[in-house]
Amino acid sequence: MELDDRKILILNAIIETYFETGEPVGSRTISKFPGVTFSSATIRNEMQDLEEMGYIIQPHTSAGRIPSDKGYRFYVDNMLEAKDSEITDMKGLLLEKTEKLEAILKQVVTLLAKTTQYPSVVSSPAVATNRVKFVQLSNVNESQILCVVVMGGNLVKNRIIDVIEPLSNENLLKMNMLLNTNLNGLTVSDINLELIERMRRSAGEHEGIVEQVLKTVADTITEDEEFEVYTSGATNIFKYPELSDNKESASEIIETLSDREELREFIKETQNDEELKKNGIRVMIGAETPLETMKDCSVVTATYELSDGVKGSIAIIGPKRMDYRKVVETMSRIKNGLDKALKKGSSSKEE
Amino acid sequence: MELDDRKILILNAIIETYFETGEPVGSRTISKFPGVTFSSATIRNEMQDLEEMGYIIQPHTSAGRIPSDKGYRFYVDNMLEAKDSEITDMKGLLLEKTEKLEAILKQVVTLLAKTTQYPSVVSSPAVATNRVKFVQLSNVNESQILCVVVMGGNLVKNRIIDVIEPLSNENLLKMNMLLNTNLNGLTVSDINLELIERMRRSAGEHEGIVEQVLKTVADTITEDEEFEVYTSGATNIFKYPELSDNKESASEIIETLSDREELREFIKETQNDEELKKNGIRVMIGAETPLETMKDCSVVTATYELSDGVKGSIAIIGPKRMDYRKVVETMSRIKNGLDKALKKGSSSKEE
DNA sequence: TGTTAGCACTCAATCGGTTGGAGTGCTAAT
DNA sequence: ATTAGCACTCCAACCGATTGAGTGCTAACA
Repeated sequence: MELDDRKILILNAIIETYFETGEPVGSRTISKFPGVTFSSATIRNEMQDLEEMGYIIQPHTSAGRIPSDKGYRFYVDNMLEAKDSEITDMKGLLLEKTEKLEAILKQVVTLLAKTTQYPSVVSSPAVATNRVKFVQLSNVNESQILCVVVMGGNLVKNRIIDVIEPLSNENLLKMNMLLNTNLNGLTVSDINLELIERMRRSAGEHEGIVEQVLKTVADTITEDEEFEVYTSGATNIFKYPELSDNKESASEIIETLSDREELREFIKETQNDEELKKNGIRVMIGAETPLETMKDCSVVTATYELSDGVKGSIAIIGPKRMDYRKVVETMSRIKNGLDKALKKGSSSKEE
Repeated sequence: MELDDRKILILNAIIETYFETGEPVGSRTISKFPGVTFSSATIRNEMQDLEEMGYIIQPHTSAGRIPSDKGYRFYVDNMLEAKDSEITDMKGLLLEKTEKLEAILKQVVTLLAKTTQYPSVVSSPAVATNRVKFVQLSNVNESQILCVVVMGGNLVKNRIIDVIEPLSNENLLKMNMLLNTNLNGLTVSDINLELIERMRRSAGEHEGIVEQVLKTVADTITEDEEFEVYTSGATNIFKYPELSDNKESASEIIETLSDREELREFIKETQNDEELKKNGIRVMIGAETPLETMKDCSVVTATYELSDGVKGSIAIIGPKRMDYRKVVETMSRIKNGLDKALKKGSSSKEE
């Protein structure tokens, strides 16, 4: 059987009504929907067909219908672009100044959560493909050396090295030269033991210290390779009874949203997706979600880009009956704002 | 009326039983308590007295009794030290290496939450009284200068300054000298406009740039003046029905626990407390808590110290029927570990 | 005089039965 | 093909009875 226009109209009515109420939708309710001219009995017949075809579900006999994952999927794929989106102005997104990446992302995730009223997640770019821009060692005092690394996107990493014997200023200068000449423009994955060994040899004397320092520099660059994640608005799930009535699952969702490790996994899994690559935005419904915890949720993800093709992720998590239109719009607006702000920010390297 | 030994025994029995069950405690239950030789009728009479005196509460007629805030307070003040605490070894707390403060604190807060099974909060020291240890400017490229500041406790701050015209290496060197000479050892609150103006004058030429850089350095030092807070284990509240059965309040608590601003307020308010200053640990019960959100919780706070008297806070939040003994023990152990680790870490300055 | 056994009383929680209403599926008429 | 009408189903809410934990009081006792 095929979905004719009337079935689509009814399916649409069911889904949109369910978005508002969160309750199963009955045939009488649909019959009052604008654009519906036929009676509730006809609707009931059609609903039986829709249920057979798997687009809607009846929680129990004599209850109304709710959309199935397949129904949501159809809605997102076919019905979403129908209405033309009135582009509301993205006020309050002021990413003007070249700020530190961290600050920007924190701002973005808060903004996203406030705007959509759903829990939001933003990740910094995966540093594995990010490039070293600048390295600097400095003597803090006789026993401590400060090591600072600036990466693409003005991501700054630092570490303090405890050394046994002090390093003279000339040697420090030499080391800095050496480091910048050898490491500049490399990605995290380019840095390996072989390279370090080569640098150590070309540094010559001061074996012990040089080795320790070099190792720490390499370590500093490769640390946090796994990118950072920021979240905001986790408690928004309490606005949706279907996610928070069950204490068990509510706790699990919040737990997941505050577990950086898990979120990283999650972002990694979503990042390599063809649909995402094509449109820049991807909607996942229920079981399509990579995390077991979120089987009753929908997730919308997008990626943003630094100038050098390094990608970070934005995601919002919500109930299946989320306002997909608004979310996708907000998301794409933020994605664009972010793309622009960051390209500008880190472009100084390329120019 | 005074609390005689028998009343204290009964009060203790009520409180400890309530800790386990979370349910009102009846006279028959108490009569089976080890050490109780008298009958339930006697206990009932005593309980009437205890209720009149305000130590226990009857939620409704024909229900058992639960401790009041006053009862908890009495318990914490008078009954806690009675038993000698078997000192369990604080395994897993490896603060050996001089790591970055941030990493240590994140580790500590996770450990605390895992050990106690209560939501935990740890704050970095208030930087307002923290001292500048080292300042360093470096040229990243023609248009960007990296500014790094190391504070006491090896807290590292950094910022990237966008400049219009490049700053020559000699001038950069001069600036670094100037900065370190003038700022070293100062606290955040020591840094004011007057000082900056004096430095600008002694720098001489390059008016525009110098001013911009100086301002940014000052800004970098004073940023995050409000200290940072880390949390872990917020979802532990779901283990205690009295805190999580009501969705409203559960949401509020978790909200508070992820709202850095609010937590900062909270920590500030708890930090200047005489009892805390005396013992290093303070227990707040119900309404004694500074935050409205936590009126049904108890909070245990402690402060740890850097070598220079700079203080940070540790706190755990839980139900009133929390295992005070265990919490206070764990807390004091972590506090000591932290004190030791951090004093060692930042002592290099004093030595 | 302090303690205790016994008893009547209270009240929240729970259980089973009833009811109401929303909603369906089917059938017969249009 | 559509629709009105009706019997049927099932959940949710309501209600009253019952249960049981727990109290307060009184009278008896050591």
